[in-house]
This record gives sequence, structure tokens and C-alpha cells, in this order.
Amino acid sequence: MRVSRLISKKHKEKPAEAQLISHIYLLRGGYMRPVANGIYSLLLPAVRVQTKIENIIREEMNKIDGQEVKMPVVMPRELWDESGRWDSVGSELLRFKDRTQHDMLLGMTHEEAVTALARTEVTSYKDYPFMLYQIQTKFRDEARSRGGLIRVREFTMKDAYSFHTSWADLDNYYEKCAAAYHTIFRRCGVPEVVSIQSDSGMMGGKVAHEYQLLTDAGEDRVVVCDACHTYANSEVATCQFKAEPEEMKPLEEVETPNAKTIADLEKFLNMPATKMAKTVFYTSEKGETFAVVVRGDIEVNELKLQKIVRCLFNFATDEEVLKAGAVPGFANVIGVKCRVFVDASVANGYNLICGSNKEGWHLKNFNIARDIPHATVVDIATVKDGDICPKCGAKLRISRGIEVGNIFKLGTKYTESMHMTYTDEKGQEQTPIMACYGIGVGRLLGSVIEARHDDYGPIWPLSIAPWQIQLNAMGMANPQIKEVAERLYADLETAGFEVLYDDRGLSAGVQFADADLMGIPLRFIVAPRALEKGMIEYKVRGTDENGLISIDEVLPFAQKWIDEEMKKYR
RNA sequence: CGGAAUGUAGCUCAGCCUGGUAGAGCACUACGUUCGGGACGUAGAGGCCAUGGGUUCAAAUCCCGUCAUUCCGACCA
Repeated sequence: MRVSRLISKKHKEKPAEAQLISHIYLLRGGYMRPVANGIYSLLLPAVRVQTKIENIIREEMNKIDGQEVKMPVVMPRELWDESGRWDSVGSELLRFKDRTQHDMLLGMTHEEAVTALARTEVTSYKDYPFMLYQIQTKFRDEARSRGGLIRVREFTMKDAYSFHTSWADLDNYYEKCAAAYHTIFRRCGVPEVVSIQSDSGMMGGKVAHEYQLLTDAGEDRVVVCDACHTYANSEVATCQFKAEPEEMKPLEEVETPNAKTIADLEKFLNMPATKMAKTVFYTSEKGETFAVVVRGDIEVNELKLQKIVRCLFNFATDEEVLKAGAVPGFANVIGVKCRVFVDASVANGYNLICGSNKEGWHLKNFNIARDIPHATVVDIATVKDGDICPKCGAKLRISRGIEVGNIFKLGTKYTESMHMTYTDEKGQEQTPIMACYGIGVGRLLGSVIEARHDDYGPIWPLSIAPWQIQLNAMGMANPQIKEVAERLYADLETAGFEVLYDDRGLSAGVQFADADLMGIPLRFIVAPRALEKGMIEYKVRGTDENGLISIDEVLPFAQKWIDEEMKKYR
């Protein structure tokens, strides 16, 4: 490709709307342009990178016996009524009417479509297991898209769905797919992507993993154990609560005027928050008020709590707290008239400070085991920096991460609701079990930039670089330079290399700055001084590696360098 | 969906407070001089100052509404 013909304007300055490195370089480098909030057009350089990522994904999916299909972006309401998701998914699902006033939607995921496809196509146990996948446009009407390609409304996604006749078979395949994912990320040049435990959210199902690139640019909170390499989304992460056993002392009232918060109490009583129990009241959307008790230094993880109470809720008002029989600011759950959930952090503590349900007073020596023996003990703690790893006991760390992929064991949620069955060996009708596997292609592209860049632009891994070789010529006014550069370009192209040739004859500064934004790994430079000796220069993007090679050696050199470099991405 | 900020040329911004004929740099076009890390000169082209309504002799500038963008939160495979 000649730069003079490439439609992809470069910008010197940071676009006002961009904050993330990847967003900035994608705009500055002429990879994409915004069309609407969270909707972009991609230009050739980005399309080339994306195509390479897609092909890597394709190869790895095919290796684990995936069959590529293509399902529609637009679907009728009826399909989503079958699974119940037309009603259960919120405004993230874009709904509209066609000309006959028929309810339609833009696909945000394709469990319904694939189940509908597979249930008519596959009816015998002999066809199992199988996996169908596609690489296709999705639309999610995000309330707040941001970060360039990191969080968009329209995006390309690889989504795969596997069907099985037993859990053992599904588990086995799930592991194969997990391994394929690691291979994909390695081949795309981001081997540091880790798989972490996560919540299954609206997808339903029991087990789910996310693939996260740990970086400050991410918006997910990931709990990391550096000692035993355990990772979990903070939505589901757990930790240990160690407390030295103490003898239970009798409950005792202590006057604490105006000390309504944990921070007040810490100061007033000169005790750490870890020796306190905090009571929080919530009221569900059905109007039920309930209380939860966590250790003073811990935040309630409302997602965990939601899964326990199985409904949405808000903080209770003071009136609702009073009605439940507690005093706001000095609340205690002893004797309250509502359901009580106690976090393990409190259940494992001894002689804690807690409210007394009496204005201006707290209680000392609160012990759940003794004082509320029938309490429901649950895990609703939000893990924080420095908490103890549940597996190995080391200190946990909180990191930010970008979720580039995920996998779910869905079970029979869709096959059952959509009446997908097969006939087993005994002629009996059975419901298959299902898992799904996603990778956000555009998000992965953006994530690679987050992970691989310098102050001048992206540093693309060779496996997904828009072009393999960047060719620059210093001083195109010199006929000899021009002739050599043109010939080199023609020879490299003929030999099958992907070359971006800057034939514009601009100054070195402009050429190098633009080349850096294209992030192409191997750079050849035709320049007067070296040319006098029959040599041209080469340079490797993002490293100090550079040198001179004779013109005759360029093709073999390029071949060897590329072969060698590609070994990293196999 | 709440809170905040910002909308002026393709891009980055100034001008607004204190109302009086729309500015710079980059990018673009032409010519010339340059040519190893974003060169320079001359000439040119490019704007309904987001939008709708006020106030005023007069509005980019002051007031109100709307829309859009960004940030923080809520939400979210």
C-alpha cells in the first residue's frame, strides 16, 4: 500500500474527546472516526488489524471443532419471547418496529438465534457435541459508552455456543475452549490476559469466567493474588477473615453521643473498624425491609446480596428502619422484626462493637454465635486491597481490567425454555446443555494498544500489525533514492510481504511520526548515506534493534526476521 | 438515569467576564526554498460561532429551553 493513496489522516494533537491511550492513537493514527456515541467507522489500517485478529480467532475455534455460521443482526421479538429475554433485558436491548409494526430487535448476543437454529438442525445424540460460532456485529444500547473501542454500542464479536449431552462432556469442552482462548490472546500479542472467576449476570448459568487484561485503563475491578495467581472479579471475589479467638465477654452498654458512623466510633472509642459490626438496612422492590451485618471496615457487595435475596433493593429509609424495630445510626439486629443476613466477617469476629437500638449508645462484646444464634451467615463482603487470599493466605491486590472475553456454562436455560431436544441412545427425548464463549474483537484491538504502545503510537505485534513492513525513503527528490525505494517496494510486494510504502516524499520527521502511529514492526529506510555503500537501514518498532543490510539481502532478511518474530505468536 | 463541565474552520484552541464587521496554530490548495524525528516564506480556500427562543439599536458574547460531547456515579456478558 502506498501512503499517498491511503485514506487515513493522521493528527498531531490529542482529540478533545479521547482519554484512553488506545482511543487517542486510534483517532490520531487515522484508524477510525466517530459516527455517533459509541459507534465508529473503521478505516483500512484498523480493518486490517481486525481482520487478522478475526482470522486468529477463526483458526483456534476451528481447531476445537467449531463450525462457523452467520446469524442475523435483526431478529423478531418472538425469538426473544421464547427465552423470556424480550422482557427481562432492559433498555440495553435496542427494540424497534418494522413497517408492519412488528416488534424487532438488534442482536446483542445470540443464544436464542443459535438455539433456534440448532434445534431444527440437530435431533440425534449422534450429532453431539458440537459448537457453532460466528464473528458478527452486535448492538448494545449502552447507557454510557466510552474509551473508544473499549466500550462501544456497536461492535464486532466472536460468539460461540457449544451443546452437550452431559455435564462431564461440557466441562471437558469448556476446558478446551479456555485453553483455546489463552492461545488466541497469546497469538494476538497479549499473553498476559488472565482468566478470572466472574458473575454470570443476565446470561444465567452457574460457572463463568472472564478474560481480563489487567491495566489501569480498564473499568472492571479485579481481585488479584500475586502469590498463587488467583484472580476474581470483585463482583464475586471472596477473602478469608481471620480473628484470634477470644473469650466471649458479656454484652455491655457504652455511651457514644453523636457517634453515628463507623469513623465516628473509631475516633470516639479508639478502636479499629475491624472490631465493629455495621448494620445496613435495605428495602426490596417488593417492599420488604431486611438487615445485613458486616464488619465495620467492609463494604456490602450488593451484587452478592442480590443473588442471595433474589431481588433488587435500595437503602431503607429511616422510617423503614424504625418500622423494622431499629434506631438509625445506632442500629442493631438483636430483636429486629425483619430478615437478617450476617456476613462471615462478623460471624468470625469476637466481642465486637455494635449498635444498641438506643439513641446515643452502642454495645460492647457483641458475639453473633451467642447473641443471634439463628442468624443466616452469608458472604456479602466486598474484597479490598490487602485482604487475605482465600486460597493461600497471601495479601490480595485490587487491579483494574478490561474484559476482552468471557465464557459461561449456561446449562439448560435456553435449551429448556426454547424446547430444544434430542433423542438419546434409548430413544428417549433429552434436553441438551449449553455453554457460550465470547470475545470482543474491537475491544481486543483497543486492549492490545493499551498493552503495547510507547509515546509515539501503538507497537503492533507482528501477528496482527496492519502491515508487516514499513518502507520509508529519505529524499525522494533524489532520483536514485526514488528508484531504489520503488524497486524495493515492488520486490517486497511481489515476494508476498505486506508493505506500507511512504512514497509522499515528505520530510523525515513527518514520515517517522506517521510511521510510529501505524506501529508496523519492521521498518526499512532508503537514505543517501547508506545507499552510497549499497545498503539500506532497518529498524524494529519499539526496540533499539537497527542496522544496515545490503540491498540484495533485503528480501531474505525480511523473510528471516518475520519468520523468527512470528514464532512468538504461534 | 442523577451530578459536573464543554460545544467557535477538518483538528487543537483563543475571543465571551466588560455586547459593536470572526481569530491563531495544525491540516488543505498553488508557487518557491528546504529535506534523518512533526521545516520555512508568499498567496489562497475554509465558519448560520451546536440548536430554538428571548433581551437589545446591535448577540459568538447576556438570559431560558433543547440537543450533543466528555468526566464522575447508577446501570451493564
